[in-house]
Amino acid sequence: MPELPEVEIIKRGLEQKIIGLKITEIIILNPKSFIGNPKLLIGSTINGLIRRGKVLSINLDNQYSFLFHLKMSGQIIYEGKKRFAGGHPTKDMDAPLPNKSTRVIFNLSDNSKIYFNDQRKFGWVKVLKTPELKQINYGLKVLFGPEPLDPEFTLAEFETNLLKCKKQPVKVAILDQSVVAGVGNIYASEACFLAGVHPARLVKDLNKSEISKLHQGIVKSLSLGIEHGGASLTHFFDDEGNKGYFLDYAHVFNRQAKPCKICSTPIIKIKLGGRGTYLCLNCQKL
DNA sequence: CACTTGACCTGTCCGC
DNA sequence: TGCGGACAGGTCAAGT
Repeated sequence: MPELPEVEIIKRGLEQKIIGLKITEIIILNPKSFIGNPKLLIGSTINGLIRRGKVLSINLDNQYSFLFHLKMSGQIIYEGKKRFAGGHPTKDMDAPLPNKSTRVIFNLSDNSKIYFNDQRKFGWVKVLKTPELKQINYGLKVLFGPEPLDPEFTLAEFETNLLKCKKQPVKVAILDQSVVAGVGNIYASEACFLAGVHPARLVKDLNKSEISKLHQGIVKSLSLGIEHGGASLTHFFDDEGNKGYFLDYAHVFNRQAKPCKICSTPIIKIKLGGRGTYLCLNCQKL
């Protein structure tokens, strides 16, 4: 589910609420969802949040951090103390928390809580040392490429990274986190559409202009995602349990057989690298 | 090497 | 109504 925009929205929401609070208790309902020693977090104060790609790190004042990767179905929901008196905690979620997908609960010093929910159990929380985060690549194996919303994300760097995947379809290449960090399956289809590039085009066949349009398409689609509160297909809610509306503005993702918003040609769905991929055959030429 | 496929899990939807 | 299969936002290991 959560790609860069969704994680960024959660980060922005949470940092308004939890900085300065202490972790008082951690309840682990699914042991595989929590990697590391929870005791290293107890009694310490939250002093900052960092997002890198799709990973969210919550940093404490004792040189430890706990990191979240939401994978396909993870959620991070904050429940403030006021709402906690047995009421329905959120606007859009369909059940009070904890629910059957709740894997970890963090209790905070003002009696508020952070719920880590994850239907498919692919996601995780990891305890890591803050000064080492960069060196150990935020707990992931594939090295992170540039942050696409950073001003440092230049066309030159994007092109260099992209060209490492010469024989791959362009949509598969931009899903590679070492090419650019944070693009997932929704925004990969959207970025190709905005660039006017067929997602199955091989990287080696792209010209300079197309690479430049892809670079811009990635930045634009991710920015739009944040602007519209993220993409809620089934599982995404922000830190307060509200849905995002980016998919109402998406040009192609999840719109198979619907008319292209630009030219009315029906959107088609194909499979690339094992993943569903959406495109307009008129706006995106092979 | 570069690239592709299956595994990890739970749940839903669709065709028969 | 029930059953089997395909599929769902990601990453990683194993296979070709």
